[in-house]
Amino acid sequence: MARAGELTTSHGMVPTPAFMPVGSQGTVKTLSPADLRSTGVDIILGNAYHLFLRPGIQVVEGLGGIHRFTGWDGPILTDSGGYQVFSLAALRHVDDKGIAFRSHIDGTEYFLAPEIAIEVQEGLGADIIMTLDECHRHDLDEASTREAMERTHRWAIRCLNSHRRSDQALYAIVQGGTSMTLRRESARFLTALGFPGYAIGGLSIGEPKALMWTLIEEVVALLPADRPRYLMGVGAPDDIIRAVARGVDLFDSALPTRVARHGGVYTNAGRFNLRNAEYRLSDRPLDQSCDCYTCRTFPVAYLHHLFKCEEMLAYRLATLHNVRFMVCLMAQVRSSLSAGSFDSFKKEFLDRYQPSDEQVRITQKQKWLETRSRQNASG
RNA sequence: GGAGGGGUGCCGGAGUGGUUAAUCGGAGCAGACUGUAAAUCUGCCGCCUGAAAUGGCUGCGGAGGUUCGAAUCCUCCCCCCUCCA
Repeated sequence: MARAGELTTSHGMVPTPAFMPVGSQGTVKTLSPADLRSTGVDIILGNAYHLFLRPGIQVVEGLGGIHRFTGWDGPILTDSGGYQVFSLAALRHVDDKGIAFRSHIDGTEYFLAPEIAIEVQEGLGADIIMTLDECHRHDLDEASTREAMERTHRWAIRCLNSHRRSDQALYAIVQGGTSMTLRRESARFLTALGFPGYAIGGLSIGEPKALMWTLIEEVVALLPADRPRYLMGVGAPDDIIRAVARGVDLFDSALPTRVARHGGVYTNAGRFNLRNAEYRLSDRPLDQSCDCYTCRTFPVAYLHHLFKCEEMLAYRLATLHNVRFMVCLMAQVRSSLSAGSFDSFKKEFLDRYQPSDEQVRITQKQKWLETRSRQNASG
């Protein structure tokens, strides 16, 4: 099931499975393009909705396109704005023609149709662009889910028909909510249209995890083997490993960067929070096995201090680390795939990253004992 | 020496007879975040007990008093600030 591959784009090759950090507004928050380069990231994500509202497509296009504008000359994928239909639900109205939006910035009303989503994304000039889809809450009833899915399909055709730039790959997005029937139908329908790549959208938004995995398995089985499969919005390290095992090639998520800004850092031993008092005196690097600038340079106590002070450097250093962590994770995934040892890599990683309840209990007890002895020593 | 104002939990600061272990901030302690309206949001936060619920104790400068009931009313004392001498 799991597989390694390559994605060829106008701005370079991307080995897969790959993770894309999210940079909706033309920046992966807190990181410069040079910072991004230093993490080894191959491809990043931008967002048509955000850049359409601000600064406006004419601005980006006039300044030479998204690569020139943002200073990132590597591959970029832009999302169509379909996700904002879901996340900005209170501010929009959807019908067959498209989506009537109220800008979250100033309340101005805008209209986004499939053709406009393509026009916008062609103007931005990303390497991979997405069809406009309707992403909805996971617990929608079956009839409404079908309605949204069929609309997504009609919009996919319209996107395909209006897409002109041959240097951009247009990917379709499978929808169908939590219905196995609809997901299958969606995968079949879109596959028949012959897109260069396929995304699975509308998952990891609150539905049970077990269901998500089953849906992914079903959909992947129906997608063409020679096209990339992109699971949208999934980016927790353990989720990625599980999805790769089911044949997914491409991921994006705001999680690693957002979690970093909130003090959460990934390590091979799991995720921890730099703000926690237990790191106040720690002189160890954040992750012994990580070679990122943050880990090479600073003791954990300093990072803890920066977070407690809400210093901006905290957000950047943590983001730098988490992105590097994701990059390394994906590189390990790929090398284990080519070595034929992915299954054991997966098992080892998950055991380390997500210890069993028994192990968690022991760790917690140790922590408690350490805290107590520290308190006794200091007072 | 005279006149006025004030002392509330780690800090700031509400509250002027019951529904107050005490509004609200901050600090502190945890948690959540998955195609980024997010440097955001949520919970806990006197002490002891407990996983929790519960239970017990202490409590609004100090000491008395009034009252069924006091951070809130009265008396005395201590301390701080402003103005006048």
